[in-house]
Amino acid sequence: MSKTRILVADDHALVREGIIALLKCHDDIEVLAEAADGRETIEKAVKLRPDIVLMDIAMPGLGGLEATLAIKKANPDIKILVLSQYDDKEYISLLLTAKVSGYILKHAVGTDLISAIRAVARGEFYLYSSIASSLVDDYLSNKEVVVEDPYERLTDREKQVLKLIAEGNTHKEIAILLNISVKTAMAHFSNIQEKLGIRPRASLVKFAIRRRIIQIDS
Amino acid sequence: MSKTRILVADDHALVREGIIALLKCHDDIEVLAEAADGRETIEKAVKLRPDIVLMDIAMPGLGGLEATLAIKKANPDIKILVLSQYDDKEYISLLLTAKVSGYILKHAVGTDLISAIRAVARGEFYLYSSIASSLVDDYLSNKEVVVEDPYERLTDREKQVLKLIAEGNTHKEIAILLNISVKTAMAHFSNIQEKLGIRPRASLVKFAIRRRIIQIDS
DNA sequence: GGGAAAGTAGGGAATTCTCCCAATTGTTCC
DNA sequence: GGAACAATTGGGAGAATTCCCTACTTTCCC
Repeated sequence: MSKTRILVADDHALVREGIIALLKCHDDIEVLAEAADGRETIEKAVKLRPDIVLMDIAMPGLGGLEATLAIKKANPDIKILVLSQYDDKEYISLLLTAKVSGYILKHAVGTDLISAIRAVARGEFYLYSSIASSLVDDYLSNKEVVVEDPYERLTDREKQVLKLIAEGNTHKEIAILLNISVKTAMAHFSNIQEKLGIRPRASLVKFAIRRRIIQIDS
Repeated sequence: MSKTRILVADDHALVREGIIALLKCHDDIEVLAEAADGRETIEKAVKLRPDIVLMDIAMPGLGGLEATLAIKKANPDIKILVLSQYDDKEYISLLLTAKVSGYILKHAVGTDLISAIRAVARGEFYLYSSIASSLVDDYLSNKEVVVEDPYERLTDREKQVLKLIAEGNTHKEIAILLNISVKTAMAHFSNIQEKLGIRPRASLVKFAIRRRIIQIDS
């Protein structure tokens, strides 16, 4: 039986090394290489063709989602096992459409990670139990699981306005920055709220940060 | 030579296990126990009296900062080595005043962590290099390193209101939640803006997230 | 050419936010 | 006890926002 060849992607060196140390205890798993950001992950995945990429979603610059899409486009056979800090349902639904082979949380224990890797290696789909039950709950309660990304329904102009809103600008400031009337800025904002289904302005900031539309340290 | 006895605190089991796996490779270090949140960390620290607590700052519920203060109060001899995801200068200044013995980032590599642990065990103070140079830059450029925390100037009630604001509640919603009038909620909010010097509501959300008053995945 | 979508602009009303102020309570300090 | 202060609680006025609308222009696609 051949070993499962893995590429470990996480921007935190300490976490990356720790996970690799955990994986090394298992004979059926071989860590091919590691990567610290999205770009490096894509390069190494395309070059080394691992069986599985263990992908941290929250990476600076080119994120895990973008890297997943790029790798899947270049080589659909490479399986992606998402390693995330968050169990945000919307976010998960979004990722599942990107044809990832599994989703596991950093809250999981080491044996869960090993199980996930083995399941994905066998060609199965792995979903960490707490997430799975949460999605099932949604399904049962008749709230259709949302798979389309509301953010992508925004026009370019609306995305631009959302960014400025999230950065703390008022409608008047946005109007000046974009050289449009205040009313127009308001109209865009109204459409944004409508399309995203997020009502108070403050909540939009959280959305923007979660989706990395703006940085918190700005 | 006796081993350095360590308590590892991190809410992410995978990260915790990974770090423990890394530490196990070193004979002079012994992992006494692990903890997944602030409360558990305090309990085990007081009970087991480790030489060093390797403390993740971002933990749900009772955070790492609160746990640090509690442990230092109960037993000042226990050394705290902060393990953080962030290199936010304001945040670091704040932590340094809490008498921690070291500050290292998750971006650091394993050998850095070992160096840090050994330095702290010897009674030295460890500051991860990129942070140290950043603080020195601030010092040299005459911008006095801020040690007072504007957030701490807020009253308990104001902190409560700030959290609700950041979570996306309107003044009316806050009034209902706290069982006060809308006017009072507004007054608190005014004082918060005044004390923190942050004007638009949206910017306060960013502040709250940066200071981990709220989590982005809530 | 016709239709759909995006960007632009505005009116008007209701709500919310921001900024000024005051009353009450409790604490601390002469 | 009384002065001084902080904390909490509110009011009023004006600015900014959100939420209803409608309308025009451009662009792109069939």
